[in-house]
Amino acid sequence: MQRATLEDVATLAGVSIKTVSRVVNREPNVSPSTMERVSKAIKSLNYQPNLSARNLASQRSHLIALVYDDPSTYQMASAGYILEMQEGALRACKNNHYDLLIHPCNYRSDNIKQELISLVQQVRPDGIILAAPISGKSGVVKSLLATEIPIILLSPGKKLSGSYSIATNDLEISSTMTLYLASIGHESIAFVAGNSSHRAVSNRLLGYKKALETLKRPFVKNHVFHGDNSVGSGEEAARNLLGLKSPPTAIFAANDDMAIGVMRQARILGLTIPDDLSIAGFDDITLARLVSPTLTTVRQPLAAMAERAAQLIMDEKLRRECPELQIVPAELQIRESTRRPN
Amino acid sequence: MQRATLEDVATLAGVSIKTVSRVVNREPNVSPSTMERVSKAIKSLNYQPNLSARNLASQRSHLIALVYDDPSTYQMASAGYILEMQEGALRACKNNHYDLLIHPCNYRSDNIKQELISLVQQVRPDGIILAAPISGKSGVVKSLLATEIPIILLSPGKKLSGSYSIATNDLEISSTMTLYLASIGHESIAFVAGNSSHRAVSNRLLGYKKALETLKRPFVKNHVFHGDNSVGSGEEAARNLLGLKSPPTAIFAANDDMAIGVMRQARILGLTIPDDLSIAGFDDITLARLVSPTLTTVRQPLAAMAERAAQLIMDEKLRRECPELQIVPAELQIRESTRRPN
DNA sequence: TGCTATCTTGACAGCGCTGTCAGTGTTTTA
DNA sequence: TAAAACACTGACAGCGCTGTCAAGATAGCA
Repeated sequence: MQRATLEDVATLAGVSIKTVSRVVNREPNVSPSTMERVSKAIKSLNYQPNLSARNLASQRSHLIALVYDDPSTYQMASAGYILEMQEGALRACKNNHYDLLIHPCNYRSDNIKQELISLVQQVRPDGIILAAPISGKSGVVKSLLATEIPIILLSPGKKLSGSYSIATNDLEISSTMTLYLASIGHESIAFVAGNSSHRAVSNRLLGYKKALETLKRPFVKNHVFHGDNSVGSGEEAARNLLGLKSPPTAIFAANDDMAIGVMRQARILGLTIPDDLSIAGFDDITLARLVSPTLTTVRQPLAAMAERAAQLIMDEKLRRECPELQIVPAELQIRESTRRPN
Repeated sequence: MQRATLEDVATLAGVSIKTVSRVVNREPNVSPSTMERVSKAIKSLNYQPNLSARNLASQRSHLIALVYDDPSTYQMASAGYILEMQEGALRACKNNHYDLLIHPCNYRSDNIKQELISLVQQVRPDGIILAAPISGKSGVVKSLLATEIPIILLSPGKKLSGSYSIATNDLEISSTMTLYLASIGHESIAFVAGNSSHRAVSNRLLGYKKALETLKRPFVKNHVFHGDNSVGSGEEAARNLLGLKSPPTAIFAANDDMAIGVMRQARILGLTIPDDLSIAGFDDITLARLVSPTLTTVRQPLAAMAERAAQLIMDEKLRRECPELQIVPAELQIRESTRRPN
């Protein structure tokens, strides 16, 4: 199965290879008649451009690299978000004849910088989508920016000029969730904070605080438990919070894993959910709708965010016209684990 | 940040570009002294070969394409297997300076063939790993074989000469699981079969049957329910099987999703698991160890299989020396959902 | 009618690398 | 000691494409 080249097509159509190239790339100024002749030749030879040659000549690869923290180094339970990002990025790719390269790398590794520079220099993707929490490593982002290809940060910690950031409104939506819990009658709402190395997570605590202000309720220090994002720390949080003299009637955790920990421990303590305790999480991991009762949580539109990121890479015009920080709003997912207190 | 080329390195080291190329590619017959001189120049310029140029000249891309059924077209719950394959393939890639391209495509789509041919012709991956169930579409595999790049099938339906297949011993391990259930005292073991379009899944039914033969037990037709691999069909299976006059004491489902469906429905029917009913699944999805009780199941070493597949693509010698069908054995994961019946 | 602006096309030089082959020097073999 | 074998190195073509530029054709305008 020998592949046709531009030259084959050109010969068949009786034009120069450059003209064929024009047709293939939809460049302007090709007469309708030659256009048609060339198109026919392309079809009949089943011509497909060779990406490497095109890349070499044009300095574009039609490849996007998606970089995220390697889930294989830890538990895979909450890794559904990776598939969601992949899905969104791929959706955009398919529409534009791009392909997606995935490149998990270990967040804790010292040579991420080196690894990604190699990726850029060798493969030459047209852009990189950097997911949290790696998007928060400003050293990495900075050296990537020096390569002068578009860098799109997903849920980054901080803005870095030159890069584009796509984030959710963590703070606002956390406030909204807290207000929701208050609105259905909870007077005492506790919060399980996450590992604050991940900025987005710490914004969630700020959202909780903001809601309390809005409600003109005092911030009760021991109604906030600081966990580490794990299920285990959720369980610890539950033991702690539910052991208070006046325990809360609702617990809002900064991620679903911790919320599930809370749920598990609450049950062990003999509480029925949501009758005795309402629980809300954040992330909408796959498990959230599989546990029983299903978990009220916040859904980050990760697929949409990644799709947008890919579009930004593929479309230079779009990049010029859009702000460096774009917010794709998250949504409350009200499920069974929250309800009006008894 | 201007990238160094072979020529820059050659100039600095005072040799020809070909010699630098030799050093970069570890070709033989370079004197130790020049080798060292060149290596120094490479380091000091931080030279990284340009993949596109290399690919164009050498007809290799250092890219592997992983093709699987697009999970976004259906429920994502059982999609952890995708991450596992990715992980295995990536593990092999990282050791060999390869990169991984992911290409989910819709199993039901009519133009998979066209889509994959385009992928091959444009991107020119050095090989394709085709996961089940697409690996079972012999039309697709055949046209891919015509492209003359290595095609590695993961858990394929049938062998197709020219391609390499990496499979698990579905039939044997299913038999083993059935025998295990019998060995702990279950006299009546039902089976929930899956969608038989996926050959591997239908082998599981055969394994169940084989075990019955080994046990010299009759095959009871209405002890087999035919589901469609979904949680919902597992629930249906449970309603059906547990409604029999003499219901089974153990149910073995051809995949975990259905097993979880069975579990859910059994609980609704008031049964305690594993006291009243033992349940076993197949696949060891992430959820299997998160449900309660944790699910006894069969673990396919998907990561290892994908890793092996990637190695086969990268190493021609390995390909020549190994058989076209390789079996990586699966393992029973005995957990809480099975135990001796009351 | 002559002259400029615009459209349409092709020649050609590279993008950065590898493969081939030929040219040196250096060793081994008979 | 001559011949053959081998080790090391570089010149050069070319992978298939795009970008640049210039030429020819056509249209627009005074």
